[in-house]
Amino acid sequence: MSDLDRFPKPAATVDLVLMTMRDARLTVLLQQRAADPFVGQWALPGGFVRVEEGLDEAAERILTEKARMQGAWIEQLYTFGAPGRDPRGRVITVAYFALLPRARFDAAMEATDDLALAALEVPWQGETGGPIKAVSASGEALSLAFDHGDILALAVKRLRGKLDYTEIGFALLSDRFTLRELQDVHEAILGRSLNKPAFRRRMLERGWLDSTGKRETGTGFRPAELYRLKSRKG
Amino acid sequence: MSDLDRFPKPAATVDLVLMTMRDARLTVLLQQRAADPFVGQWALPGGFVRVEEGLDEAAERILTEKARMQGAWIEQLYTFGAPGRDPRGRVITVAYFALLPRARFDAAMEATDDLALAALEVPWQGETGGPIKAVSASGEALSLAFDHGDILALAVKRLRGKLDYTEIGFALLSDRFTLRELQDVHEAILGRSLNKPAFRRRMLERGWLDSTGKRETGTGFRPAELYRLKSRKG
DNA sequence: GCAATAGTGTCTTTCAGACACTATATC
DNA sequence: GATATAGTGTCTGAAAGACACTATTGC
Repeated sequence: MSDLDRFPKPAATVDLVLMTMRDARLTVLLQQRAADPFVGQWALPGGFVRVEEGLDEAAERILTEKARMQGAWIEQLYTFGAPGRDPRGRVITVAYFALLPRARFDAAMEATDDLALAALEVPWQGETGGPIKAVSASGEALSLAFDHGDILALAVKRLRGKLDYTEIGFALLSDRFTLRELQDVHEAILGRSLNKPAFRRRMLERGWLDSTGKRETGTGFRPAELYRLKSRKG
Repeated sequence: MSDLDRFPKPAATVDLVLMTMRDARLTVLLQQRAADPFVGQWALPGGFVRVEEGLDEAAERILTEKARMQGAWIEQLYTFGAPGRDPRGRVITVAYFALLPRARFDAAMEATDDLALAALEVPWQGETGGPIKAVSASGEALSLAFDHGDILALAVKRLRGKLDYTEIGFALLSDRFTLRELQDVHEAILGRSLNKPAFRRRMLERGWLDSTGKRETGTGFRPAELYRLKSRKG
């Protein structure tokens, strides 16, 4: 181990971009900082990587410990390591997606109270370069700690890129979902409305979906058919 | 700094996937390991991240120090941090692309002699899940140290994804290039042949290219027109 | 003129967008 | 039947693939 300890080491953390869909909007979990630096500002849940655990493993642990949630779609996003990003010292953070259906999200929210949800104001399609606005339930823009605004901006940009050729979008929906809900996910992430017949055609022809034969309930109008992602377990 | 030092820290390194195009094949720079672990096997050039430097900065420095090259397209690829990936202890490595045109690559190769080039055997299009074969100039497959085979596989997969909607492919070509050379880059990365008229149409209509009015020389047949990427400096 | 590749014209096929239509649930 | 949304049929237009053709260079 001698070689590895010759230089002072940066600290390694994992931060989670914990997202779900609420009212057809992309929503992220934030935690208000109780201590310096950035007291009172809003931050992504995160924590140190332990020496004995892998990065994905650390993300899972932080999901459980800090947000009391489980079974999310965990996927690495990007690693942020600018020397000045944490005023306490050198910290390299590996940012992760943690995507969940709303139901599991809500259940965990009720059990804790130091967390808050923020709707993401997704800029109109055409590069998500600028920082993204996170808006609280009451409508004010939240001030983000560290470089977490950059992390959110990159998260949306990456989601946009992967949405159409991976199954990542389904991670924001429950096990059973309607095509309209799926379209809502795509529209919220892309920041524009999509053509209904074309969207349905594309999704159904892709072969990822199984129709369940069941339908929504309690709609007050014609209920939509519920679909399921093929590769998921029932 | 007290908080940051409560736990033992993993070491942080940067590894470079240093690529260029040679003879219409994607080629990567490897270094034969002189010491344990993995003596004699082939590894990506890499080094520790210093506490005062950013990650991109570390990648630039390693490019200069280990490979004696400059002016590459530097872009973060992915962070690998499985606990067992380095037998000496916990090492988290941030893998980077470092893409260069062949000319600058060759010049640096002549100045050093502990480095080797390996052609990448890109599997046929349709997910680059499996490990990629790196083949030496004499034709044998090289045995890769650490998880560097995984890193190479992910590099090709990521290149494939970004090739069509970013300018990353141009980083493998000189300042002036023909459409045939550009098509070679795309074919080498995608692992399949492309339709010539469609490829030309797409590239020219995209508006990224400027025609220089000049042509290749010394071809022995009709020389192709040389183009330049608009956003680059002359 | 020959060889070899650059570069193009055009037909076909595929697929996304538009839009109007039909279907079906609750009330 | 009224309402509101689910779901479809079909036309149009944009762009990719196929393929054959013409153009231009060195020899």
